[in-house]
Amino acid sequence: MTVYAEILLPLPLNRTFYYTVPPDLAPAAVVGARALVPFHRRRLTGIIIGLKDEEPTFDFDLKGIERILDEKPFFSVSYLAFTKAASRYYFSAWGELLLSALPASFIFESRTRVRRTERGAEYAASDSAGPREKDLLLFLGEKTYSSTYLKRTLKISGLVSIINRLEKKGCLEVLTEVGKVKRRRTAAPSPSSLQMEMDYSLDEGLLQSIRPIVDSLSAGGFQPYLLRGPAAEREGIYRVLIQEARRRNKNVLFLSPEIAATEPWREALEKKIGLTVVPFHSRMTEKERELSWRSIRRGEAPVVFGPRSALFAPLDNLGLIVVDEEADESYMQWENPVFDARRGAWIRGQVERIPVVYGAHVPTVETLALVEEEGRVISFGSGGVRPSVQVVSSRSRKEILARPLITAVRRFLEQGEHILIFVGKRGFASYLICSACGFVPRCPKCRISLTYHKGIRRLVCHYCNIQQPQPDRCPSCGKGDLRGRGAGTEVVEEELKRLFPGRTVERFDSDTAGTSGKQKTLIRHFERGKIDILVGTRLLAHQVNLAPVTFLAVLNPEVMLTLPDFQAGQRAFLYLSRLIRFLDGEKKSLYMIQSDFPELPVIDRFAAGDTETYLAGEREFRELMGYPPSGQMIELLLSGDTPRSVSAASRLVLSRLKAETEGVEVLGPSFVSRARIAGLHKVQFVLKAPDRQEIDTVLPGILEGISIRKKVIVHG
DNA sequence: AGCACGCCGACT
DNA sequence: GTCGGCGTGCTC
Repeated sequence: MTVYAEILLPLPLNRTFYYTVPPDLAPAAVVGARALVPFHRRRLTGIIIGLKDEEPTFDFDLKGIERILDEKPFFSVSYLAFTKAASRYYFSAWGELLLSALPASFIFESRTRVRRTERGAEYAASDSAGPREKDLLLFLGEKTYSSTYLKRTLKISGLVSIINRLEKKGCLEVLTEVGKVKRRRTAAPSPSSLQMEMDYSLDEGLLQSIRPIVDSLSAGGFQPYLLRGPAAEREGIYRVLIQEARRRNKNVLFLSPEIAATEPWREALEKKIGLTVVPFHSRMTEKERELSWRSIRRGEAPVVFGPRSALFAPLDNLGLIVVDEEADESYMQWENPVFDARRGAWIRGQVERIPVVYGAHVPTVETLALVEEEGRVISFGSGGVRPSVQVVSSRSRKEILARPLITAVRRFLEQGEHILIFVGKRGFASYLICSACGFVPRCPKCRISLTYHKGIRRLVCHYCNIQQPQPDRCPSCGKGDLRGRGAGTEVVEEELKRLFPGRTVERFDSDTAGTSGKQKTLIRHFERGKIDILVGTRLLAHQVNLAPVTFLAVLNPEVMLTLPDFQAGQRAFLYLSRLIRFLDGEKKSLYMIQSDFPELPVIDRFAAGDTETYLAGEREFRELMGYPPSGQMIELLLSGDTPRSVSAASRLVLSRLKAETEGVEVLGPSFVSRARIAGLHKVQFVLKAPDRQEIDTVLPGILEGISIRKKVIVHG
């Protein structure tokens, strides 16, 4: 009896393929196993997701599986279900998502390799060879290269047809061989060793408040929780929860934003509760990744620890997922496959029917709303010792640094203290601001700040593409003119050097701290007191291992609000909150904010330590505009290397959107100005709908057959 | 995603 | 006349 296998392949296609299972492979062919299959003119690693006795009805003969790569299922049924649900949620191809989570060494593919023959060498020396043929043949020399490598490196147009022609003439040999896929390594980790204070003493009250989570561990079933409170208490709770899960013989997946921060945690957990904690992140070497995968697959990992990529750790028998520092933006993966590990953890928890615990001192409104609706929010801690926060106005002043700020800097320097100054450097977007009243032009429809396009001298909305000519006078007060604003680190550095001659002022930004070596040096110098004032950007804000200071200042954080993004306000508030940890809680510390708009809710409420009012305001804004969590918002990006291909695809998408988008508001297309990769043309649509259902019914059809590069960013 | 097939402009 | 550009379509 012949058996037929349904196989998922690593292709951007929302479909599967069928193969026959040769009798000798039948025992090994199980759901979840990897299979090497012939596909068109190549060979690919796929995953068996179904087996049938009946032949699927096709009017062509099926090909047979060539090899089964695993004796036991490589993926469990629940892992398959989870990745399928995640791919549906993020509109990505299941096969592509599933196989991209896998270490490259587990994937086999055939590759075409090109080699020059003797005749090819002679031909290259002769006059009859064309210039491009010569280039290719000379480049090849005696070595063999893959055709994709040649395409990337040589940049000869029509390379494929040249190869074909030379092959026919007998000048080249084209070979195919099956081998492991080599994947490009991601950037080196930014190393830092966070010395985390682990306070394991949980008081009775705290134990009582997490009782529901412990009950959920026993009862099973999906149940989301949000722990709102200081890090020290959260850590204690996690430790208890991990132990409770282990007592029930369940495994734990623990997500934490920074790779650098995970290592000390891992060590502490291993030491203090005697558990094997397996690290899992994308910056491990291929070998390490492979080892982690194998040990997790063998069930040797009771706790897996890592950043967003650890969401896809192949753990079985899961009992609990923890997402710490829930508000951290690094949970979002912006490149394909686009996903948000926070939401991914939610989906995995639903599939596995287990509790998911989010933790944050200041949560995102998205998670807060979701958990309030379907789970439980547990708040604790008084908010900890808060430094005194002082806001100084810099409105309508020409000086880069406000007087009271300079005075404070001087005072702390005289006390022998070392100072951190954070610059909300612009450079994400160009924007205009009124020099007199501080008015920032916003889109009347989307309420996000308009982006200034210098070339056309127009203000453009990044979401809906509404355009306005650059006004001569401020439309709000009629007096001032609109100009760009926002001093960068360099300007601030210069100013400080001028004001405080004899003091050491250093800059920590992508220029001076571009490599981890440079970062380490700067940090070491600061720690050793060799730097009096360190001026940094968000790059510094993300460093976790600075010894606490007694004074820090943030310059004009309102520039963050000019980002053309509905999350700009939240991001600014979270940024300000994050910096608190640089301050010494033991001593009398000062946190100073210089702003043109001290009255802005984000700044004003932060200074007052009034997170609740800020969160309420943020939710009100989201609700008013239909942004998440009050509505669904999806960004659809199309990119290609010619303007023509992009505009053709964009027209097609637009006509489809117009034809069948009941209940979905469509904004755009607008051009993506900050196309990071040079020479790439990008267009963006924004889709808004009250809930996912509308979008789910419409979007797959719209994306069908769009052959250029596309990216779907699902918010909320 | 690859990779081949197939149809129109500038050149050995 | 061919070469070689890239649109279009298919892969079990």
